[in-house]
Amino acid sequence: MTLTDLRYLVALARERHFGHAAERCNVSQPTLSVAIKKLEEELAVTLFERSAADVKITDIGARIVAQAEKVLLEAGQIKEIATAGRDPLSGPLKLGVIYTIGPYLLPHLIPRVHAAAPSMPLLIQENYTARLAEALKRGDLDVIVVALPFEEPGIVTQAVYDEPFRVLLPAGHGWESEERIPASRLAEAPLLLLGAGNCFRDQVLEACPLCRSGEGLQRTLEGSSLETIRHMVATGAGITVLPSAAADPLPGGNSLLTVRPFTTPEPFRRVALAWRVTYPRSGAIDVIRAAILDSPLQGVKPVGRGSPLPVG
Amino acid sequence: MTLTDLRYLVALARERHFGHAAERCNVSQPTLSVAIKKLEEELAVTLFERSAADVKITDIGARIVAQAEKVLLEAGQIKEIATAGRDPLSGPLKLGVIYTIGPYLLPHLIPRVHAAAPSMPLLIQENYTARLAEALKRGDLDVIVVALPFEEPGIVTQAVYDEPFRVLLPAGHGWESEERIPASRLAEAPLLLLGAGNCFRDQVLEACPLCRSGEGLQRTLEGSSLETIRHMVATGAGITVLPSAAADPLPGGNSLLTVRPFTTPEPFRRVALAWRVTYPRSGAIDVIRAAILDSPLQGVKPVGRGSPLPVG
DNA sequence: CGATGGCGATAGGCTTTAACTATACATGGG
DNA sequence: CCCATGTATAGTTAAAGCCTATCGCCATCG
Repeated sequence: MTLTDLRYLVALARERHFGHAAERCNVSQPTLSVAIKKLEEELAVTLFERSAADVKITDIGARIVAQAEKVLLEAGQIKEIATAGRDPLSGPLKLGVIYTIGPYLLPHLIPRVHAAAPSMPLLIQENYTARLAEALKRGDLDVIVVALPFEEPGIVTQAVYDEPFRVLLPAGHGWESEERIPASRLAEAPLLLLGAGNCFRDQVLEACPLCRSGEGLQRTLEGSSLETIRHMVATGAGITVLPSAAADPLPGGNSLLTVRPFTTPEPFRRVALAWRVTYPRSGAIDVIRAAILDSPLQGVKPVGRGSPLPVG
Repeated sequence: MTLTDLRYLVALARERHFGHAAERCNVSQPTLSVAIKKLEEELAVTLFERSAADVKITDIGARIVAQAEKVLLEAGQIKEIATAGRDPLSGPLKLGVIYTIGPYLLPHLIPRVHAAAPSMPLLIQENYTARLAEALKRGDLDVIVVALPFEEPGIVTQAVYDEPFRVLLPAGHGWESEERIPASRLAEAPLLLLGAGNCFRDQVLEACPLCRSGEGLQRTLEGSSLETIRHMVATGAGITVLPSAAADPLPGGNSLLTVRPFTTPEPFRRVALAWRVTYPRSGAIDVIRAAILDSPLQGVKPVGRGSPLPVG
């Protein structure tokens, strides 16, 4: 029993004439004749009473035809679903973002994605890089926004932008007079850091080798966030380093904080999109990338696909 | 897209492993692999993300699998329906009976058929032979009970029983003294007859050539029934001829009527079943025949299939 | 009553396809 | 860097699906 057989069956039930039904199915009369006969043998029931005068459907045949119509209808739905789902911009996209990007990117990203792809709702998760990577590989996420380097088997990445780091000082801090701060001086101050698991923490420590070797005055705030640290800096608990998108918007009406760039070469992070090589909705990823680049993230510099990652 | 493809699809969605899914479908891994690939091409969507690690279903794939399961379920119903309907004794049987048999046969027939085939309800229509024949050919009826001769293209008949005719006299009628009445004498009395269309009327006239030639005193009662005529005989309006099944049960407590057989050769009618040659539920017909023969119809003689129809 | 025409069944042959085995290729892990 | 695992591809064979041609049945009509 095939779907073709069922199509022949309902055609014959409608036409009550082998020739006409065959024509409607674009096959020859013997084809339809044989198919119906085989179907009757397979089901071991007589579906039609044939006579010279006309073709009558049996009671059991009528019931089976009704069911066959249901099957064909449902089968047709498959094509419908496929057609509707063919658009990569249709259907929800599961997006992961690291904690140190989410709060600054998402408010801009979400409306832009919605404008570009109205039928692609975003299901967003913020988490550590490692957790996002797991979820991505499991299939719980489709695309993630992380900082490079990010290497995982089966995962491809695409750099989107470089984001310089800034020094955040409490107002009135001694370094306020400096136009730019050398990264090496971070070891001199009480540096407030995010907890382990945040890649941004590692990148800050990488920018300041002395801090990393434990010679600095840094203090780790487990389970905290950049926003919390910012408030702590404002109260004079220490200084910190923020990515530009988090730091640059600040001084606006906030007289308790001062932002200073680093001296060149500025430490920075390269932010990238990552997805499974096998992920089929590349169009959706393009939309995400475009929306990120369209977002007003202060201080960031777009990165072409070919740009090499300079030594951090 | 075939039902087989959908089975492969569902199996793969369950197993998330081409090899295992193929095994479950009793086919080789390449077979399933190719089938899925073709399905994806046909639908122009990616249903699964394949990687060395594992097989992940896409969102659109999951929706299509759900629909495919629905299709397979409905398709399975077809086999169920066929299996359930394979029994010829299952499902209603549309039975037609001529007016001059119905009232005497049906009260016996119905319970017997119900006992023999509880899941074969009878849908009964009483009518003239011509109307029954039409309905039978149209397919509105499946089997009819008529009197022979009955010849229609595409229709086969099977004699069931012979039923002799009786003379019905009002009590006190002069012929009461006679043991048996010769058919020729019917022309001497006011003979009450059914209207045209009733085959029984014709058969009575055939038994009495003088009546037929219009030399008798017969009176036709259009739109009437044997029961009505019987009451009229009781009131002394005339005499009539009844089939034995209608006549023989009468004298019991009815002192107003007298029944007399004819002299040999007794006029009689041969009652038969008729159905379309193409009608597939021969088992149902056998049940009807058996139930008729089991019914206590007074005076009737069962007829073997081979019995020739004697000249009426 | 035999000829005719419509219609479904059957036969024979061709093309497509669905299946198998064997093997190549890709990937993550030791 | 090679191996184990798992999927894709190639090549072959058997079956299926379809077509054309034709048969056989029945009903109608001259």
